[in-house]
Amino acid sequence: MPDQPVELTEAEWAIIKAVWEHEPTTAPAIQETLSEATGWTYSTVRTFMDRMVAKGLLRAKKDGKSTTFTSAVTRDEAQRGELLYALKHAFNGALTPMVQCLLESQKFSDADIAELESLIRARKRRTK
Amino acid sequence: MPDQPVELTEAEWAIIKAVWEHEPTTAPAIQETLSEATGWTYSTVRTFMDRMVAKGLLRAKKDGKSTTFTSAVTRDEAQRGELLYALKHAFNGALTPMVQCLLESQKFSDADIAELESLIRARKRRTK
DNA sequence: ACTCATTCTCTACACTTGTAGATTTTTCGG
DNA sequence: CCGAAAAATCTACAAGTGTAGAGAATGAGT
Repeated sequence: MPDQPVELTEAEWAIIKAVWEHEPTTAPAIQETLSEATGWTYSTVRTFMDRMVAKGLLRAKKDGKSTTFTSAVTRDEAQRGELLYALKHAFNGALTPMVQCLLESQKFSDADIAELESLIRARKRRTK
Repeated sequence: MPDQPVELTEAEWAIIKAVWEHEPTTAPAIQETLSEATGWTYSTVRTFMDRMVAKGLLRAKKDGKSTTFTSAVTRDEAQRGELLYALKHAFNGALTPMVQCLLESQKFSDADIAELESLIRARKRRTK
């Protein structure tokens, strides 16, 4: 469980998100799911998926007719990996500036802020 | 100012951070700065810097003797870009889950939490 | 058993990223 | 003006990423 942090490319994010939502699933199904948004052919999708299996991001089980894929990393692990990457490179590991930058990014409604407050309160209760 | 979001690779982060800290500066100086941590040769550093100029991440001004480099994107823009990337790919644009994930990442001291609270309070005052 | 549709496998290629050596150009101190 | 030191240019290459076509294999229905 302490694998080294999960890092995904843009295309891998697209694939694995589709997998998480339909898992267990097949390459043709994922291709179908993504074709509208990406225009990727079966070959393209399948290449990505095979490479992701090699990297330990997905798992493949071949059962004669076709191959079934499942995720090998959870959404949480992947999200954390992405955040960790940003934290490390863009913010030198300092959390507060990171959150600060987030808060300054417009795109935040008052409701969002309220929600954040309660998250923090919850977190405080837990830690205490 | 509404450029498309800034995205940096790992090596580019290292370079631009060094540039921000010494700007205006030269390739040999950056090489020297980073050599301990990275082991990169002058050639390597210079290649990155030239590519970054081509991408509009740095600016170069050649004044006979040697070339002077300055950043073409601010630390803030770059940080925002990194965060935006994570937000978009890992969290489908939803801020609250992103912050939540952050809060759940251990690595947080009580002091950090307190600081976040005051950030939020400040933010509320400003918006109001 | 044969054929069609589906799925898979293999191979390929361009572009980006990380990395650097070899060689040339410049410049400065003597 | 000349030679050494510093800086720059050019070229290269392996690995990773995005993208896909051509052809082989397999299974299902007749």
